[in-house]
Parts: sequence; C-alpha cells; structure tokens
Amino acid sequence: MAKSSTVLIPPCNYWLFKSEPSAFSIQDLAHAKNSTYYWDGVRNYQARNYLRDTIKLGDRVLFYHSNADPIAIVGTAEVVKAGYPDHTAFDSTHRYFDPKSKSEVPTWYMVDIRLIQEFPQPITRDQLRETTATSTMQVLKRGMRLSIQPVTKAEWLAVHELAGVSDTLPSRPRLGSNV
DNA sequence: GCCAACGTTGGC
DNA sequence: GCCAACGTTGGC
Repeated sequence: MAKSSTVLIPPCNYWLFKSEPSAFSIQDLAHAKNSTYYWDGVRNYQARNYLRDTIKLGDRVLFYHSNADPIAIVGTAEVVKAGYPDHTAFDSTHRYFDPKSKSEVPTWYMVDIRLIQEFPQPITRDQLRETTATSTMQVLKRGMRLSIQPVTKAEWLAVHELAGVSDTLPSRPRLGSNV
C-alpha cells in the first residue's frame, strides 16, 4: 500500500500573473528571445512567497492584462526557471530598486516564463463571470490586488474552453534546453 | 477620473 | 503594538 503514495507524475500547478500591458504585455513576451522573460518587479510579500517558495518549473501561467483595453486573460505561459533573486531590486537606477533588498539576503524574487500561446481572442472579465467554472476565480473578487494568484486546474481548463484552444503544449524544445 | 480596498509607514 | 495617514492597485 505504501506504493500508492508514490507520486510518479509531479503535480502541475496553475497561476494567474497580472501585468499592465503598458509595462509588459504578452506581445512583449512573444517578442523576447526564446519567447522567454523574467517576471520582475513583484513587491508584495504574499506574491513574493509564491514566487520564491511555491511556483515550480513547469507550472502554467494565465497571462492577464490589467488596467488595459480589454482587461482580459490574453494567453498562457510556462515557468522555465523557478524562483531566484529579483536583480532589479539591487539596481539603484532601476524603477524597481529597493534598498531593503540585499544580494546576500534578497527580499524580492522572480521566475522566468516562456510563452505557450496567445489566445485568438482575449477572455474578458464578463466572460469569466458568465461561465460557472471560471466565475469563482480570485481575479474576479473585488479588491483582489494580488498580482500572482493560484488558479485551479478546472479554471485553467475552462479558460481554454472559452478561448477555444487546446491546453496541450505545442511541440517545442523541452524545458530547460534553452537556458 | 473616481474611489474602494489594501499595504506600508511612522508617530506615539 | 496601535492606528491614522498616505500611497498604490486596478476595476469601473
């Protein structure tokens, strides 16, 4: 019976990352080298804890445009590098500089993500609200400002259904082969 | 532009 | 440790 507790396939976890497209959009990610970029500038402790402790290589990300037109989930990405210190906090000339964060004991962390796909149509808040399986998403809650939010597998799948796309990864080099 | 909801700061 | 003031987020 002990055998049944052995996890052969590591769980894949799902997240929603918010970004104002004027700061960093899904197009910016698409145009980055290897469609890969670091998710910097998170300066909230709960979101930091997710980045540092919880988000793992291979986790999936819903890319959300906030303060945008439209406000919507616009595509997906995968985590290709787990939490590591956010170097922008160390640079006194950078807009995300934080003198509290020291390289020996970093306060802030980031991950690298790679674009999986941009949806053919953005999925708006109205669509998310109107669909039972997505109507419970944290991002719809009033006053929910957290920029990194956990998403359930059911929500992840339902968003793909709304987008009319498969959640299967298109064929591409395997994780870690490009860094 | 408004403003509610939070998070942070700093005086006490 | 309390809490008022202030700054930020982010939908509307």
